[in-house]
Amino acid sequence: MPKVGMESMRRQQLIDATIDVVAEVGLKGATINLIAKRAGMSSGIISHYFGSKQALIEASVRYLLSQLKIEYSPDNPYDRLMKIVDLNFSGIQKADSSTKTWLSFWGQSMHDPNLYRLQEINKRRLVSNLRYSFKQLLDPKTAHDAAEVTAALIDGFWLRCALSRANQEKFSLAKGYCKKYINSVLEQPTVI
Amino acid sequence: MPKVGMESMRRQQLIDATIDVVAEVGLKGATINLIAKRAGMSSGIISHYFGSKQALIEASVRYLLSQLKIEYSPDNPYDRLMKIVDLNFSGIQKADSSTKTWLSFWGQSMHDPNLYRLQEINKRRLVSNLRYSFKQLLDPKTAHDAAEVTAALIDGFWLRCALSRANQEKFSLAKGYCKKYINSVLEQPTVI
Amino acid sequence: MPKVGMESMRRQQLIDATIDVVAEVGLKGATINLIAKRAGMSSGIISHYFGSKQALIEASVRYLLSQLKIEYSPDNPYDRLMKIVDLNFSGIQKADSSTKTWLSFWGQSMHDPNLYRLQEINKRRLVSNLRYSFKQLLDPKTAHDAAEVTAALIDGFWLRCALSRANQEKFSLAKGYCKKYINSVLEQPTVI
Amino acid sequence: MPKVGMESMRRQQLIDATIDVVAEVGLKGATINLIAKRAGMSSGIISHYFGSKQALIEASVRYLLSQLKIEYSPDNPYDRLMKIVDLNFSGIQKADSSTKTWLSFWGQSMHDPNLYRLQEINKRRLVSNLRYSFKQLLDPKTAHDAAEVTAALIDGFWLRCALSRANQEKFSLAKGYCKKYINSVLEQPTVI
DNA sequence: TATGAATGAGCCTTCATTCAT
DNA sequence: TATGAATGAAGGCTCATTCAT
Repeated sequence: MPKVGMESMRRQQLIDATIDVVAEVGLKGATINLIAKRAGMSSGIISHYFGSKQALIEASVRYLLSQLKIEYSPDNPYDRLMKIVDLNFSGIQKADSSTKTWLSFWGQSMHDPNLYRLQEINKRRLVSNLRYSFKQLLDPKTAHDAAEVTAALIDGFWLRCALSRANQEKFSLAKGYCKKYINSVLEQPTVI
Repeated sequence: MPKVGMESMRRQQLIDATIDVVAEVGLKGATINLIAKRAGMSSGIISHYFGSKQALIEASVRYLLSQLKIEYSPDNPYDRLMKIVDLNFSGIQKADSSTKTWLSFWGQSMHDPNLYRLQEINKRRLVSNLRYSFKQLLDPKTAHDAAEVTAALIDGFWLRCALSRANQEKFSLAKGYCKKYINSVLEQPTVI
Repeated sequence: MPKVGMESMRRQQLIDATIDVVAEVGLKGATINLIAKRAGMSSGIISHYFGSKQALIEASVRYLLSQLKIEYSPDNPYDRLMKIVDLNFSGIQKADSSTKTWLSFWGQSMHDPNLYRLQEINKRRLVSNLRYSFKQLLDPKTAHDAAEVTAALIDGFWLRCALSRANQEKFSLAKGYCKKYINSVLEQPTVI
Repeated sequence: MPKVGMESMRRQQLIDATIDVVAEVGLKGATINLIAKRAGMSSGIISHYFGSKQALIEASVRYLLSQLKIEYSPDNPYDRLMKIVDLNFSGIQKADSSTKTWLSFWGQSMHDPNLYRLQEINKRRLVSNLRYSFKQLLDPKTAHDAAEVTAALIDGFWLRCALSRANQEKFSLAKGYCKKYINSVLEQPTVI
């Protein structure tokens, strides 16, 4: 009599193990045996549950993406913008593994249609979320530009922090710069 | 008697082939045989000239880095800032392969000390160049912050463009956004 | 559920295959594929059970050594001496492969610390066993010398037989010469 | 105008280099590049002069053999026996490289017809030389046996010394044991 | 004659996948 | 369902040999 939910538990454990292992030894070094051992299971289980290593990788990316999807609560537009910034950097803060893992996945996504699609979704969602809020505060053109720039700023700081094995302080600074930019855009007299 | 300069020619051909192949099939798919075949040489040549695949990879990164090192001519500070932006995006425009290859290298650099060091140098150089020029136009604190933000902006747009297989137009837009940000910083009344 | 003892069986089969293959084509010609095929297994199995080809080679040497370690039964000193001689030549007679394989290993042991150590143990054990028995029959100095000479005699005949692809008859002759030497030493009036 | 004897000089230098390199790194580690570099020449020269690496190895063995062929001067039989012993151990003493190299060659000779033949010649010559001298001092049967045993003794001590990275003292002791054995055979009342 | 750059076959090793249990 | 032993294709690297100079 299999325990209910046993399967989804195992799947999640394997995804967690994948993220950890990729963070530690890179995508190249993350072998099936290593991941399975980390999850405390046998190597065969991965084929069993995911069909292939590739599918496990993709499931892991999907999971990381879902972590960023947490619904922005229906605050006012300004608070939402701040929350978007917070959320994008807090994922990093919570688990350092995520950062390194993300970077590894990005490097691979250029040559993997499935990963590529997932990254695209992520990229578009960020700018789309920003644009939605900016548009409630600025004229359309300015809002559009502000969203583009803010998204680049978030990703740029994120990338530079990730590549630096940055400490908490740097992340806080980065967050500050992003918010400061948003403030500066909003404070300027809107040109119609 | 070997032709003078033959060696450096071959080395460069192999580096070019590496960048192309990594762009096409990723770091993982870039086998020695593939790279050698692309360069029109035999697989053994890589050991002969670089000692190992790893060394070829590193040489390729070093080459990409050197492409960004082109001396900024001694213009006035403002023109230098514009040139920095141009240079950082033109490298991408010239050869689409570079973009994808960079991304692959970044993904790996978290787990490769040599690559990591090279990326660090690159990252620091950008912000340092920006800071140098900003300091001639703004008070120290503002200059420092402007440099940090501009660097993140360049990298962020760069990353988003790279991940998008972006076309020329997007690169131009990105360049425009970066320059616009710099202008906005310089136009604001400097707070001492 | 794997069969109990399966692993040790496989390991022994691989060791046997190694000894055979080295005997046939030499240490240099003994590739992993050849050994695995001889054992009726896949090439990957060697890494699986031994970690590396080198480790398999060493395990094979250790096995050959262990074949010489069969306890000399607690007979009287003279019978023990005779048994030592018999044992050292019977190993050869039983399996012709052992002889050639030994020689291959010896050739390599000069440049392989692990093999060297194993050979040292083997060499010392022979002379030590001989000395122990001789000392019960002769004065210390004579016993010591007799052990040294007998050991050299055994190894010398062994080597010459091995290099000759010698037949059974030659081995018997060699055994006879060794025993005759021992007898001659023991028959001489012991000088105290 | 090529210098007379240039070729034979080069050949000898390559043979010397081969013996040195094999002694240092073993037969397996002795690559053509290493040998050529040691001789101060280019790697291509080996094919040029010897046709192949294999041929160079064989030439080196032939050279080592020739070093043992130095004519025994026409002394009396007893002095000749002593000289045979001296010669067989002095080769070792002169150059430690020879010992290790010999051993490497022996290990390979089981699987190389040419090397095998050379070793056979060597082996037969030793026992034949010994028999020739013993026969002038003992009855045929005793002389035959004494020659066999002495040859085994020489090779046995030689092997054990070689495997031990033995020092000069051990070689002297071995020489002493061999001579002592010869004396003991000759002193015994000859049984017709 | 002599060089050493270039070749490419062959080696050991790794590792995703399979499958009998 | 879950295991992990076994497979074998593919990778990087070594190195004897070749050949244009």
